[in-house]
This record gives sequence, C-alpha cells and structure tokens, in this order.
Amino acid sequence: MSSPDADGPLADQLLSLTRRLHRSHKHQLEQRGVGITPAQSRLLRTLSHHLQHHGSPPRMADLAERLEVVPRAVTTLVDALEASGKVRRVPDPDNRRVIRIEITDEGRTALSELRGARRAAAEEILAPLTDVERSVLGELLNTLMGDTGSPPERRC
Amino acid sequence: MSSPDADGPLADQLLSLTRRLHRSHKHQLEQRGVGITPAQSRLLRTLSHHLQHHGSPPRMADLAERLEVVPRAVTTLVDALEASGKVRRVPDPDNRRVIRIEITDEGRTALSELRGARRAAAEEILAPLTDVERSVLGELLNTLMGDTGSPPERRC
DNA sequence: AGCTCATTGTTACCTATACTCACAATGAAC
DNA sequence: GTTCATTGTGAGTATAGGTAACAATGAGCT
Repeated sequence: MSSPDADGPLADQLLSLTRRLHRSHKHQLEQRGVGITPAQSRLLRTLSHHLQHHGSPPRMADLAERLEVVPRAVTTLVDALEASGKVRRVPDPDNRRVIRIEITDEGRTALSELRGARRAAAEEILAPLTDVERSVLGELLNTLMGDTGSPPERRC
Repeated sequence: MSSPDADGPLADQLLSLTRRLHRSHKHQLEQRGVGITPAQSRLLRTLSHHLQHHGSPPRMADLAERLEVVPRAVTTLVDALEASGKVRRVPDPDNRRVIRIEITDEGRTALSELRGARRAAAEEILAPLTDVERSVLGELLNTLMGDTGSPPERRC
C-alpha cells in the first residue's frame, strides 16, 4: 500500500479504456453487418464455450451465471438471437422447466465473423502495446478474473 | 505477432473486468447514499479536473469532448446533477451561446464521498494484485490511453 | 447594412443493457 | 398431496448513449 491513491485513477483509466473497447467492438459489428449487438456477441461466444466444455447446450440459468447477469437479461438476448436465427430454444426432455440454447449454423457463421470484429476492436485499442506488453496485460487480467464468480443477485 | 489469436480473449477479459468494476462502482455509490450514478460521478470528476487545469469552469462542449460522448448526452447528465444541486449552469457573459458548468458546495461534498466509493470499487476489483502489479497495470493503461482523443462523432 | 454559414446547447425520440417484481409451470420433499 | 424451491418469462423501470431537427447566437463576407 505504498500509494493507495493511485487506485482511483487506475480505475478511471480502466473504465475509460473499456468504454473505448466497447465502442470499437460495437462499431466493428455494425461495419461488418453481422447484425448483432455486443451483448449478443458475448452470449454467442459463451454458448460456444459451454458446448466445448460440457458437451451439452447450456440452460438459460447457465448463461446467466456465466454472463454475470440475472436470468431475465438472458431472455431478452436469446429472444433477439432467436429472432435472427442465430440460436434455437430447445426444451429439455429430462426437465420440462429448463430450456437448452443451441447454436444454429447461421449462429456459427456469425461466430466466425464476430471473431474478426472482436479481434479488430482489440487491435484498434491495443495498438500501442508490444507483444510482450500484451502478454503481461493478459497475465494481469488472468489474475484479476481468476476466482470470484459471484452473480449480482447474490451480492450481499 | 507471435500469437495474434490472444487479442480476442484479452479483449473479452478486459470487458468482463470492467463490467465488474462498473457494477462495483455503482454498488458503492448506492451503498453510500451519494445519490448519483456512475456517469454523473465521472462528469463531476471531469468538472473538477477541468477547473484545476484551466481555471475556468468548462462549457458543455468541453465536457462532451472530455467524456467522449456527444453533447446531447452531457445535457442529460447535467440536468440530473443540477436537479440534485451538485452543479450550476452559468451563462457565459462573453458568448451567449455557451453555458459554463460550475460545481456547487454540495457537489464538492459529493466529490469527496465519491472518491471513497471509487477507491473502494477499485480495491474490490484489484484486490488480487500486489502493489507492483498495480503499478505495472497503471503503466500499461497509461500507454493505452496516452494519445487518441477522438470523439465518437468524428469517428470515420 | 444584410446574407450566409458555423457553433452551441437543447427538445424529441430511439436503442441497448440490465434491473426488480410478480407469476406460471414444474419438480422435489415432507 | 401440500408445501417449497427451481426455472424461465411478462411487465415495468433506470441508465447510458445515439440521431435528427431546431433555435439562438456569433462570425465572415460583400
């Protein structure tokens, strides 16, 4: 704690930086005509990630936990993605309350376009950094994001 | 460019991190009953910063540029801050188009409470990092935020 | 003078994201 | 089988931002 006052400005810069990153990401998505918003993009990637690690498509609740939002927020996102044919709601045969979210072929196509958009946005923001600096930043972010996975509704 | 594919996940982590930071900041502001939103908090700090560096209170357009939003977005924020007595709209005697935004005593009080909230939010998020790591992160962020100050309306 | 054009802030409206609350359907436990 | 927990969603709200149109003002030019 040699300089505790530095954390405030540090937080400010972090927020400003990510504001730019988010804007750049949104901009890239619009430019490329992928037709999805940043939050939908994040959901699609989460979908793919879950499938790789669990084999089965996630439930709405799984997505909510992963995205760190309340389940209700996921509904809206899935609504939009389903309307544009990127995902499909599939009822779970074992438990009629749950809905599995499957990615469609169109969704997979979007995912790859999306990867480009995300990379371009990252490149635009991270341009001033060398490869070494990027990996250092990556390490720091890994440390920061490592453990705590507390959803907002369980805060307090 | 030893591993260009790393930028995508890096961007993801950056965005996730700031989602948490933003949420924590909001949470802190609510807890302490400061009665302002994160965006208003940012405007207040910008106000103070401008005053320190220019001596005179900023115009709406100055704030918009500094915050990297369109002028219209500033109007809403100043509306809210003025309604709660934190700032004051003062007409410029030299140019009747411009409005100077002055911070009130109540606004200054809010600023100090706000500093605590921001620090607490930063602390909550940055907890896993040592002092050295924080300064490294600070350096990286300085590099990233250094130059480009392009407002959104001038993008493209 | 007057006429044109740029600047400045704002009114009105729209979008994206995420929240809370209430609720219906379902499963689980006693 | 009545009670309780889980799961997803309808309805409504708040925050943050954007566009488009506009009125008021200043500046430049003839």
